[in-house]
Amino acid sequence: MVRLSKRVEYGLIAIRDIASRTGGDLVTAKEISDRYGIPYDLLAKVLQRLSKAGLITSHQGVRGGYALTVDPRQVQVSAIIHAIEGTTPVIAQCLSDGPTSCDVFNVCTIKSPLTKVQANIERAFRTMTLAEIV
Amino acid sequence: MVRLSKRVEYGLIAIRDIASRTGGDLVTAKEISDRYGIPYDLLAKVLQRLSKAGLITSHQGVRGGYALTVDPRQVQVSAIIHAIEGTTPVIAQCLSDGPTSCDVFNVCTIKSPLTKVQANIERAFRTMTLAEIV
DNA sequence: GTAACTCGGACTCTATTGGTCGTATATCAA
DNA sequence: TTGATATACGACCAATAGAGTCCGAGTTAC
Ligand code: SF4
Ligand code: SF4
Repeated sequence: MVRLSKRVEYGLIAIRDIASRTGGDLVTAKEISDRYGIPYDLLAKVLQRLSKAGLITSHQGVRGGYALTVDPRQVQVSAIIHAIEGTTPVIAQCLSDGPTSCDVFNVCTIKSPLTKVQANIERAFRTMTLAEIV
Repeated sequence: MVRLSKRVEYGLIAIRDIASRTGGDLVTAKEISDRYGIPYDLLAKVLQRLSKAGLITSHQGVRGGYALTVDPRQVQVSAIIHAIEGTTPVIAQCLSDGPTSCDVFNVCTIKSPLTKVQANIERAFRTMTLAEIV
């Protein structure tokens, strides 16, 4: 409950690793997988998502790999999470999927307080940048 | 991901309802279940947890039900959640289950940043009291 | 051409969650 | 005393989401 997915954790570890490399040399998925003991296939897909979102670039083929494209000080953690999960972490279903997603919606008395908590959490992820976790 | 359980939502709705009653009359689980369209059995168990934690008192038998025992301004939302789930919402497994719970622990580079986010979230739940959601 | 990469979907397995059921127990009022 | 109305509690089932695997591609350097 209220737990980050492993995908996100792996993604954060990975992008942090990529960001920490000085110079423009590429890092392969296997390399990261080995260094941290993260399942290769899982990590690979996470990296693909990050690349698709434009946070890192991918280079296929021999001597390929990944590299950071953005300024670590500019990219916020919430953007990384969104790139990986396709959505922002939401505390209650109705906050992301709309009124029809919960059949208690119209009598629900806790929506607005929860919205405040939600805003709080979002801010926490938005104000923290990649540079801060390197 | 990072979602509150239905149990917690139902519990918050229920305790808010109980708290909103003026006078000391009891509220039955069925009553709340009907008013909000919450599954009876599920709600019942949540109320039992709240009662076991001392946040509300239970009275069995005919004309029984539940009543609030604490000052709404004193009880924080985090206490309610803890009563229901038996634990505090934690963003990463290692933060609750210790180093051995994650086999990436010793090479994990994101523990300390996540701890900050965690503190943030905890504060959000701790600073919000029952009185604020009534 | 081939080795070393990324790409992307389909797939399985497992844990968590949401919800149900059955039964026991307490209380009150007729 | 009996029966209706409550909570108490554990076992159970069903649905969903999560973690992890597999495989058959495309790409590029050498
Ligand atoms: S409506 Fe209330 S109960 Fe339903 S998801 Fe939104 S917050 Fe939770
Ligand atoms: S060690 Fe790192 S990866 Fe493992 S649970 Fe804690 S934060 Fe997540």
